[in-house]
This record gives sequence, structure tokens and C-alpha cells, in this order.
Amino acid sequence: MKKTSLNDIAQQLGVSKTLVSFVLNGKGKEFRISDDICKKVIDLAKELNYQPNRIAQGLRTGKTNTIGLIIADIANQFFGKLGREIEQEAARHGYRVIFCSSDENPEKSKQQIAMLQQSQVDGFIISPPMNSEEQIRSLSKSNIPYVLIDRYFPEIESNYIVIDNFDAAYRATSHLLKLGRKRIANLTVNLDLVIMKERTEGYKQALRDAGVEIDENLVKVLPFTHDNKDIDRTIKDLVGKRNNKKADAILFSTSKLGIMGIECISALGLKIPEDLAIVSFDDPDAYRICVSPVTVINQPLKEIGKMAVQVLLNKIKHPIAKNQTITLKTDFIIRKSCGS
Amino acid sequence: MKKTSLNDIAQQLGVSKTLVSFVLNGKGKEFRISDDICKKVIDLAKELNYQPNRIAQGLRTGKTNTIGLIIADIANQFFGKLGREIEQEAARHGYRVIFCSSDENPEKSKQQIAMLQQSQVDGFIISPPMNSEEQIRSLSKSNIPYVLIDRYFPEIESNYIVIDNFDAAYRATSHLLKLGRKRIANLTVNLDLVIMKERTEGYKQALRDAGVEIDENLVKVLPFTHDNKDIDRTIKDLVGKRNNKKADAILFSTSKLGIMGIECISALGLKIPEDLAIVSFDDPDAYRICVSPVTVINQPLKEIGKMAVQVLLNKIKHPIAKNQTITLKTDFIIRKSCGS
DNA sequence: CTGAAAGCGCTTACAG
DNA sequence: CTGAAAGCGCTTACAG
Repeated sequence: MKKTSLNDIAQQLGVSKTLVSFVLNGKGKEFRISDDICKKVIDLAKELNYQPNRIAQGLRTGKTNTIGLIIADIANQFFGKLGREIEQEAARHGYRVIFCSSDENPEKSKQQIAMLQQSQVDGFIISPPMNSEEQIRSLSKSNIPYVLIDRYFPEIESNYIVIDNFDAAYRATSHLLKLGRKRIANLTVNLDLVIMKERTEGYKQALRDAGVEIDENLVKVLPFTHDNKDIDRTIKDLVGKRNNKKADAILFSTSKLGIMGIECISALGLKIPEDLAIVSFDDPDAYRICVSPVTVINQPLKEIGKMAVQVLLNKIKHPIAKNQTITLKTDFIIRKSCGS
Repeated sequence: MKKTSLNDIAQQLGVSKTLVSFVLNGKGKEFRISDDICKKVIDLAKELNYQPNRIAQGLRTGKTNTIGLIIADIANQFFGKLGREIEQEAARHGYRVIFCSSDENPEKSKQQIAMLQQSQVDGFIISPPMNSEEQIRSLSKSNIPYVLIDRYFPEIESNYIVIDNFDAAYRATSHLLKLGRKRIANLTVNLDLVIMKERTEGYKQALRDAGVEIDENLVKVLPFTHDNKDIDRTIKDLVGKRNNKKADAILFSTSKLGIMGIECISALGLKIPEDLAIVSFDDPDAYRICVSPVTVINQPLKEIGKMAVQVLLNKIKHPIAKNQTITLKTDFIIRKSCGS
């Protein structure tokens, strides 16, 4: 059973497909097509269950109403929730979204960008992996609408939506200091991205402002491909028995680190917050039900997703629009992992 | 800067676009086009950074190499991980995937199916919400390739990939019985779906086989829109102070229930597993780091995703292929939430 | 071996 | 008010 096309409707009604197209696109009045004919067209379309072929439309108009989304990993709850918000906001505006997980791999994201371009997406929302500057720059050059989320490259003029990482880390660290922690560690990841640096900077500034000496041994940068073993080694390094300058708190820069970290800490038989206080970026489900629910820096995912779509659609509509750079504040949610 | 098309290449080289199309599709040899010309075409394509327009291709060939995926919620880690596997396997075969979250809402999934059909996807992978039988049946009627995952409708002939829910629940319940639990509750959700019934059936059969009387008061069915309050009430009902026939264990039929449940149990000051043993379907991160890491029924997500794509692509290639119905076994992972 | 032509299903100037 | 025609960028039978 072939799908019904505009032409089928036109022929059965003995009118042109121009007319059918006008009516079905709600331009009946604009072209002063008689109500009678309009009704006939609409009724027949419904009867034949006419479904417009969006790719034919896209080919003709150059607009597919599709957004390409590239994130690190949709199975990571941070991106899952963010993806969900983006999907929802996009749908509200009649856009579909094609999801791609880049695994922080610039080769992959490059391929995915090419693939999405071939699919004629109207624009991109990208959480760019490190070393993907060239790809992003080339989007700019080709005048393809895109907005970056979660990360950005200061040297490239882009639309982006990020959070105030410095401020968030500063507040988290200050919180630990206020509760009397002195040897605060920062566990982060070598994604060579400004946002990670900003987090560590905020952490250091808080220490400085409190007159606490910065000990570079307490700043641990893991490869972004870290697994349990890397974390395990690092945690042991920070709080191991032979260490006479043990850390008494850890600020995790990602929840992936945090979740793995908590597993290791438990395995070592250490108690949170007694032996070790903990704060982390992001707020996965896991943090609410673990031994000592985790105090977190929660990102406004709903807003990030919403803004990303809105900024992108605006750019699609107005290609000459100035780039928008939006920095959102985070929520600091105090639970039990820092003691009191 | 306009994108370069087949025609541009043809004109610059003074050949027909037929030829260019052949060469670029690797059919140079098949049509015995001279190596010299082949090379010229390929080189120029590279130089001009030619990107084939996939939607034009799709319009012409009737194949878009796109899969439509409809799941309940991509922010739910179960579907996030599953979606990831599907994306990955699809990419391996040159397919893209459009993600849609239906929120278990048949109205939404209906719209999403229509939208995806209009986008000319080659096939669907669907986790159908309850009351979506008609939509699924109509896909069958229209001969559109699709495969169901996680759930299925016994009365509709479909491709589907599910797990052996009865067996999984049976084993989990038996495990609790072996550890001496007598008053085992089953917390489930009123998704009027066979899979939920099978889970409860497996639970009941295990009780029967162990000679333990089934107490219907211990089977709690929550509305699928449940929030913390619903769970809270239910948990209190099961283990509240005034209850002289308290439950001593709970089998959660979904991890969403389980995560909320553990929050409530902790809030009530109850200890897992001392006061209450716990087993749950699915294995989100949260379960590994909570107070008492949770013993779970883990679904083989990698395999489900892989099979779903493979079965779908097979159906796309061979539209008359018989439907495949695949039931996979689950892993039972013992942690600490049941004691020993 | 290579090219001219038709056509996938739409939209949209243009003409009357 | 309505229609004939061109064209978006491809693929593919057909012809030579």
C-alpha cells in the first residue's frame, strides 16, 4: 500500500497540487481559496491519512526541522537529563533531534558532525570534546547555526550556555572550609577544557581567601578515560594509611568521578563525612540514596536545555544574530556528606 | 557559501552527474569507468569537501538510513543505557537514530510515530506504553518494520526483544526465601503490561513452590505516575509501626520504584537489610553506592540493544522475514541488601 | 564506457 | 482564485 501524496489528493479532487499544498499548509485564506474546496481537501487528506513527506519538504525548502545533538554519552545521567530537556523544548517548537554520543572523542564527534550535516540538520547543539576546536571553528566558518553547552572555547566566537563554574567551586569549597575542613582535595579530569580549569580555580581562590595554603598534592587530575582502578589509586593516595597529611575532604568535579569515588571510599572502610567530607558537581539519583547523601552543586538542566534550543532556533531564524553567551548560576544543595 | 553538489563536480570536470554518482558510490569498477576519471572525481570531491545530501538520496531511493526510537524517558538510566547501545549498534551499520521520550503516554507516542513516519524513518524501535496497541497494530498493517523492546503485546504479532521476567522474579524471590524472609512484598506499577504481570507471577510462583502463603496485601501496585508521596504511603503501609504483619523484604519491579523506595526507607530510619531486605529489577549507578548496595536483576542491555537493531535491519532488508521474538535471560547480582 | 532524462514529493515564483 | 512548470539533489533505467 503506497503512501498517499499531495498528487493523489489533487487528482482525486481534480485540482492542482499547488492548491492542495496551499490548503494543507493553512494558506487557504491567504490565497482566497473557497471554503468549499478547502473543506474537501482537508477531509480527503484526513480520509486518506495523508502524511506529508518531510524530507521532500526539506529538500525543497532547505529546512528539515531537525537538530543534531552531540554529547559525551547519553547513558550518563547528566547528559540523559539534559538531552531530555532539549528533546522536549525542541518538540515544543516542532523540531526533532538526532542524538549522538561522542565519548569525548574528537574523531567521533567530527564524523558525527559530518553525518549530521549530510542529514541536513538545521543546526547543532554540541557539548564539544577537547581537541575539537577545528570542527567547531569550521562550523562557524560555514555559517552553520550551532550552540555549545556545558563547555566552550574562549578563543572561538560561539553561542554557548554554561554555568558559572568558578563561582560554584568557590562556594562548595567555602562550605567545606566553614565546616572546619583544612585539607580539601580536588579530584578532576584532564579534559583540557576551560570549565575544568575554572572549577579548580574557584577551589583554589576559596582556599586563598580563607588563608589556607594550597597543596598541589591535593589537586588530582585523572585521565578522562579513568576507570575504577585510577580512582582507587588516587583515593588511596589522598587518604591512605601511610599518608600523614591526609585529605579530610574531596571536591569532585564530575559525578562520574564522585560515584566511582564513593564506591572506593566505602571499600576502604572510610566513613563519610566523619573521615572524609564530600561535595560534588551534578546531582544523579545515586547521590540521594547513598550512605551519606551527597552535598552537591546542581546544574539547572532544565534551563540549560531550554536556552540551548531557544538560542539555536533564534540563530536559525536570524542567521546574522549576534552570538549569545549565557552563564547560569548553580544551586548548592546541602545534604549530609559534609557533616555539620 | 553554497554546498557543493554532484552537479558542481560534474560540471567542473565536464562529465555527467550520472558518472559522478557512480564513482562516488563506489560503482566505478562495476561500470568500468576509467581509473583516471575515477581519480579525478574522487579528488575533486575531496577538494570541494563534497557532502552527499542524504535527504535527496532518501527521497530518491526511499531509504533514509534513519531509525526512530521511542522509549519512556531518556533521562531514566535504564533507557539511557539502552538508547546508548542502540545508537552504537545503529551507527555501526550506518544508521542514525531519532530519540523520542513518550513518558508512557500513548497520545505522545502516537504523535511521535506519526512524526517519525513523516520523517521517512526506515523503521522503529519502540518500548510501547500501555494502551498503545492500536498504534502498534497499525504499523503492522502498513507493513512498516518495527521491533518492540522491554515490553510487547501478546495478541499482536511483532518482532520483540524482552527478558524472561517470570524467571527473573522467581529467582529473586527464591533468593529472599532462602535467606529466611517470609513476608516478602512486591512493589510494582500499574503499567497494564504483560511484563509487569509476569514479574508478579514469578514472585507468586516462587512463594507457592516454597509453600509460603500469598498475601495479596503484600502486592502493591502503584499508578505509573507515582511520586514520592505514593511510595512513602506504600512503604509505611508495608512496614509501619502499627502493622503487626510487617513485610520483611521487598521486590521492586522497577529501579525508579526502588530508588524512591530506598529514600523513603532511610527516611523512616529503617535499616537494610536488617529491618528490610531488598531486591530490584535493573541496575542503576545508585544501587552500587547506596547504604547497602542492592542485590539486583540486571538486564543484558548491550544484548537487547544490539539484537533490537539487528532484528530491525533484517526486517528492513527482508520485509517478508518472519517475526522474531527473543527472550533473554537476566543476571542476578548479589550484593548486600538481602543480608546473608 | 558515458550521458540525457525521468522522477522521488514537495514548494513557490509566475502567469492568467 | 487556480494551475502549469521549475527545481531542490540525488539515483537509475535506458539508450547508444
